[in-house]
Amino acid sequence: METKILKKRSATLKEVAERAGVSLMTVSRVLNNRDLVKQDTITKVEAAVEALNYRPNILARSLAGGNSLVIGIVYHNPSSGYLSEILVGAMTACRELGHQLVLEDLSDGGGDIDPEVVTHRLQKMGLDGLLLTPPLSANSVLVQKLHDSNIPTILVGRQKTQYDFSTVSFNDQSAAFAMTQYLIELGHKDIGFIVGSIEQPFSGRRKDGFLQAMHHHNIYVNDAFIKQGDYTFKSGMEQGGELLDLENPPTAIFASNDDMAAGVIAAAHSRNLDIPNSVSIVGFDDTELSSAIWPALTTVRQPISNIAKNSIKLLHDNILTDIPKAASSTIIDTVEIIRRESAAAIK
Amino acid sequence: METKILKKRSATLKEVAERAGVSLMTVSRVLNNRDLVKQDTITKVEAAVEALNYRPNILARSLAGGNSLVIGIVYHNPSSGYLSEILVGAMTACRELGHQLVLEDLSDGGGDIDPEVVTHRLQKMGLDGLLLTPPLSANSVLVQKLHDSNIPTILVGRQKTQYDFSTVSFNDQSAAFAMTQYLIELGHKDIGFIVGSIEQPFSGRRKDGFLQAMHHHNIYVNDAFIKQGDYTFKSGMEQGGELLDLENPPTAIFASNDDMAAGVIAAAHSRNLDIPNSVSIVGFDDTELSSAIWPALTTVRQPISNIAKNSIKLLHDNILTDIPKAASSTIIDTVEIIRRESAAAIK
DNA sequence: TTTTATAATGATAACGCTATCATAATGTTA
DNA sequence: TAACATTATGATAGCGTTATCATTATAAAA
Repeated sequence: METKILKKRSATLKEVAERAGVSLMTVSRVLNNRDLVKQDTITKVEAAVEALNYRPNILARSLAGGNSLVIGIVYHNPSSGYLSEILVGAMTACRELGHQLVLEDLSDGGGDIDPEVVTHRLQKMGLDGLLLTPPLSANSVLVQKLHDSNIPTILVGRQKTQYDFSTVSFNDQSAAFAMTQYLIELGHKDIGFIVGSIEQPFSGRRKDGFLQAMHHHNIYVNDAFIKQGDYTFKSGMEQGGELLDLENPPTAIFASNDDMAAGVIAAAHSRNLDIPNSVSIVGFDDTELSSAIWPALTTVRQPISNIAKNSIKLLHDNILTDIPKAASSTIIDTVEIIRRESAAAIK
Repeated sequence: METKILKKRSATLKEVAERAGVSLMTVSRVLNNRDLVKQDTITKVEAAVEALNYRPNILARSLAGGNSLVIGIVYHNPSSGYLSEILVGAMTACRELGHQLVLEDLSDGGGDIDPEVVTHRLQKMGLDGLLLTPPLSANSVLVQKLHDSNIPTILVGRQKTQYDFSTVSFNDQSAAFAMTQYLIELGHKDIGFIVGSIEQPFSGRRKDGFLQAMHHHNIYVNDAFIKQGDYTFKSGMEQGGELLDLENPPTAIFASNDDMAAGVIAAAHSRNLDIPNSVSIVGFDDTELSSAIWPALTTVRQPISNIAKNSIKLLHDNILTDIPKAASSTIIDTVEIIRRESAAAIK
């Protein structure tokens, strides 16, 4: 069977205008600043828009408006959960604002990135702005080079601004606080905590949130209950194992990410411990792993897609608004604890 | 510190033309159909392009060209690995071809989607084409409604065309064949296989690939070694456990996806079996899980991002080329076996 | 040579929208 | 009711490209 599909030309402003019996600009106004138009006219125009199933042509709009940005999203070995959410959020925001997205994948086979080379490459791409995601946003040499090269950038996942770059990040601290509080409310006092890699700024924030919650509830924090991991399953299994092997082990273990929590679960399994009745185990990030394993992991979810949206909007404002702006630090703190089966009230 | 960042206007064709001392159209030709231009001129123009660091304005190009499509990507509870790769692939292709991407997330809290409602919604969006990803592409009611509504669509992950819709899929069969062959080359003959949910068309393809490889090497396939799973960790753990508990268990187990393979690994662990020395376990998909667990999973990787690229290109050709086209079925068969630690040669 | 075909370049009008300034309709004040 | 302010609408010129047709340089044929 042979078919000839053809792009069906969609209605234009002009056609809508003719049908509504007004000028093209009036239709444009109805679509953009409707407060400049009389109610009667709005109604007529909307009827025409509806009748023709008119959709504005974003290309033409952005071109004519002259304020369309080309924004690069730069990433390096992100987890797919992180990447997909960033992309979804960024694409959504870009579509609304009429910007274009360019992906710049710096992932490699384990080698380090060269800030000099990367910056040069980005510069040649003629981008109007950049979203630098972790761990790149924590690479101060790269950040400095980007600053020197004059590309407006948002540092995603950092809280401290650098040069005139704004940051957008998650409130890891309050999320860790909330999760710890949740465990405390379940009756746990002896809570183990596995810290993530210290290079990541958010590792410290998560730990701080944990400590603050404990102090807030006047619970003594046993130093032996705090272990250093590196965000891998293996480190979770090892450090979790050590916690579980203590003479008086904690009744709950809070790992700084899901991979490590899964490792702790594996360690508990191999010791024939019942989860969550003998020990509660919770993670952080709500990755897919958390619902893939058994028992499914109680964890806390970051609104990554929102962070991306906010970053795009910030870039938009910074570049397109002529009001001078100070470098800002936006902290998104929608904390969502996902209660699954790996944590329960103490007996 | 207050800073005023401003979008720096980038060079236009006109400026390049002036600098090169030629007309604007000549520059455009150099950028597009360079075979119409004299070599001398090309050189001059390229120098100017380089000097001004000129980047074509995609918006203007697409608008003037009049062949920019708005393509919707429709998905329903995809794994993040799948989604991120689809997005990366689709975005890359769209950028090259000057198309726009619109995301349509049909994911929900477990409820079923209503083909009627979905189709209506998509129709109102004024999309020029659609990428329908699994499991939606296997929903024949939805496919039929989309066909009725006249939106050009590519069915991703299916091999049989339906109506005049083309498909783009992965060659699961040859991938499963290759993986089975790999196990056979390692000396395994008693190989267990865990099938995935039968609703998914690719489940059968993977099983077929396994069987074909066994037959190809004249190895008897023990019916008791073939188990039915449902792509979950839990089913892998259960079915894998049953295989391992057989009087003469298989020396290798091939699960139809990584989640199930991870389940098999858990089952082996709980029986104190050494992986891979007592039993080799392999998966399918190369999800993040496969490198998160221990031992890291030997698995096979789908070029999802490529599939997305191809789908976009196909849509492009189908809609924009006026050569009548038959509905086609593209099967991408780049098979990549990722060798990690969960499979070894038999002793 | 002169003619004719061909290769190379240029001029101009779209593409569908917004910005900007001009004009018409309405309301307000003296 | 004249004079002015205000609100509502329209006309026109871009935005940065490509399409299309016209023109000029160059090569081939007569």
